[in-house]
Amino acid sequence: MSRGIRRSSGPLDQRAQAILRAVIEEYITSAVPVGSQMLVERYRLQVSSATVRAILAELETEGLLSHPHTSAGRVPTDAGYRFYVEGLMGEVPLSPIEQLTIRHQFGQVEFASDQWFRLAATTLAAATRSAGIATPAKPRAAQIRRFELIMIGDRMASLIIVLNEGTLKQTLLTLDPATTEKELEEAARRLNASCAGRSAADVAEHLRWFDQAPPDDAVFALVRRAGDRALRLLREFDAASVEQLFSDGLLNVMAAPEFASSEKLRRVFEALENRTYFAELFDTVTVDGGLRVYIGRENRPDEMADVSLVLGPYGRPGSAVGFVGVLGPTRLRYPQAIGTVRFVSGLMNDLVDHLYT
Amino acid sequence: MSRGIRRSSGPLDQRAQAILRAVIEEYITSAVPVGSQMLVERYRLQVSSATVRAILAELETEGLLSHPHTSAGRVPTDAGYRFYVEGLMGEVPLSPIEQLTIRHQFGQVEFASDQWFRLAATTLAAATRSAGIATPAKPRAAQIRRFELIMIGDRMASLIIVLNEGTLKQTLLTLDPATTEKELEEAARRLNASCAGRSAADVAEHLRWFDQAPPDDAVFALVRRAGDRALRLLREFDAASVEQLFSDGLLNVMAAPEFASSEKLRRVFEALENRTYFAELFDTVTVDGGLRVYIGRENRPDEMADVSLVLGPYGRPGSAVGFVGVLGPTRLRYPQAIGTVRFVSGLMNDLVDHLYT
DNA sequence: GGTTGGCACTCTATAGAGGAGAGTGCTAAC
DNA sequence: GTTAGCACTCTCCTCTATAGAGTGCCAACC
Repeated sequence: MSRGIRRSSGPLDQRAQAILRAVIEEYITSAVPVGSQMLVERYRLQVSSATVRAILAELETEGLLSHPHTSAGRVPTDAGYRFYVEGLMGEVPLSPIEQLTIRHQFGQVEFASDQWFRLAATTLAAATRSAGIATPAKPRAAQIRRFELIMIGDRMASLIIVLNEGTLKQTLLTLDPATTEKELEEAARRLNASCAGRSAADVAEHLRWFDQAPPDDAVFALVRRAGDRALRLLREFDAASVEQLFSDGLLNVMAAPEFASSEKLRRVFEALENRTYFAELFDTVTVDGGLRVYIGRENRPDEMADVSLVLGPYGRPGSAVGFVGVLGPTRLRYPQAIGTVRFVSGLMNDLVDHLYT
Repeated sequence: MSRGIRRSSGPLDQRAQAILRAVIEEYITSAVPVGSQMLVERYRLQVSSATVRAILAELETEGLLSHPHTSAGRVPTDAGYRFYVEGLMGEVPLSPIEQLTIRHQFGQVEFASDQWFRLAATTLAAATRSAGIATPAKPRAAQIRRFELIMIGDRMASLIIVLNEGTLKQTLLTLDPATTEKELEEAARRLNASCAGRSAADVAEHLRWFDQAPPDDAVFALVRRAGDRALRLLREFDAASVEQLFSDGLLNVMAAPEFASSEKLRRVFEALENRTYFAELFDTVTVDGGLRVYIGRENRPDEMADVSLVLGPYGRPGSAVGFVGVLGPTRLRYPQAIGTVRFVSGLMNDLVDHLYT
């Protein structure tokens, strides 16, 4: 018995796959370990429960199902869900009605790209009854379109940096009391002359020039300070995308029976509040990469052992990229979740595209 | 027995107050109902437990304490906490070291006012080990300082509205393909000429003028569209402050034993996610109003029956006002929470002030 | 009159026992 | 390869008993 390779380690036959699928889908809806008898009855299998039990045992040795305890039914393992997601399930596209609803919601929001991602998270949460998450699009090597310096009160100016995708960054600058509006304008003109159209890195290079300028020229001093400030802002901006990770619908996740113990629940929140993992994921996002699914322990942080993540990228290759997604228990309704994320990330793509053409 | 006014409905004597205070502080730290014996031992009261029991019974008839069940110790009621907050406790100012730490953190953040409130929430959460919450300052009747129209790509412009406190709003505008940069500039000039320095409401009035303009003038059309968009944006902005309510450190609240049942926990999250109550509170905030404390059921929404709120306003009378605060179990460490909120809201005040002078 | 010790009473929390139920794994027969 | 039968295991629920904490009341005391 112990000699030779176990027969069952070969590919699963049709019937085994069908039963695996049944177990997973049953468990996804009921959250209760699935027994052989229930399968036979509910899925009208043409075999006896004993046969099903044999197959279940086989699926268990494959590592696709597990057993909370001897006398309990089967529960899918992460590997089981993985198998399901990759081969067994049929992706369920978002229903036309829901598509319309979502499009409508997006139509209502102002044409200011920095709010879209929030709406995406909210939308995903509502449509999948899980948590929705989204990041703003992180500009890869943002190009600077233009600087603006606007006087605010006597000793304060607003420095605005317009980036090429139409987003902008702003900061405040305290001024020398003597500064005139004319000087501000001149400073902006010079900044623009030497920096507009360049990437942040390039700008850093160019701003060095100003270090050699005559130190007693008020405008030069202003340009230097503004340039410095702009650089710091851009660097901060670069790091900030994941910081802004927005999530909605966590209540949906809280309601799941597997999180009835507030201890497990807490771990999920910890995972969300500690952004390092998402930052990691973020770094690997590419627009062409397509959807990605992370199931349970496939998420490296321990806190996320009980949740799954469906992430879809959006943005434009080479410029700005972000992701939207769904977070739920590993017992997630993958077909719907994947269909919904696909739709919303596509929608976000269209919106970003629209911005560039 | 039933005739006459109960003696105990008079003001509490010194000793009763001391005992009430002891019960509350004991309960705040231990989260366990407090018995007479423990009080005598722990607080070295010079009376017997029987006497204490008599006083406890009295405090209970006053409605300041309650009794989970016959053979349990006493627990403060909302009214008890209220009494404590208003008369018994000594407010604990934030320690100099913590003050320094917080000032330092605020020093590190860029001088862009739209991020301060987040930092305030994070800071409050860390300092009080509860949840910190904060809203951005809602501009009351924001005045428009200036419009900017900046070309982005071929058929897109960024419309920027600079408000008087140095914040700005931005939206995108699709353009007629034929639009030139010159026309944009001209449109901005006209908008500024007629609207700069006015409040949003005034602007609405003034924009009507453009309705009567010659319909075939491209610049006029542009001005009209931009004006329309600006108005919608300002209106949205007006409503958005509470929407942006930011909270941090919810994990601290989750850890409290009273929220071990995930059902209670859920209600807190519901309260936070449903922003209507905060919107209500927001509407009553005034800068001069000082700190406010809402204890348990004093919060009208049922979901918040088990939590307390300490809110401090910040901003400038007549222009922009927001609040920062702490949310925790009713069993909150009020002296520290109040001290910390007072400090942070003061700090925010200084920052805003700095912006205006 | 306020204070105290004593005491009966109440209620919770905990542990253990017993029984029902669900589901398995194995085996022998088909 | 499939099936019926059956012993076995483990959870979950309920019931009971017990220990312990704390109260409320009363009669005695200062």
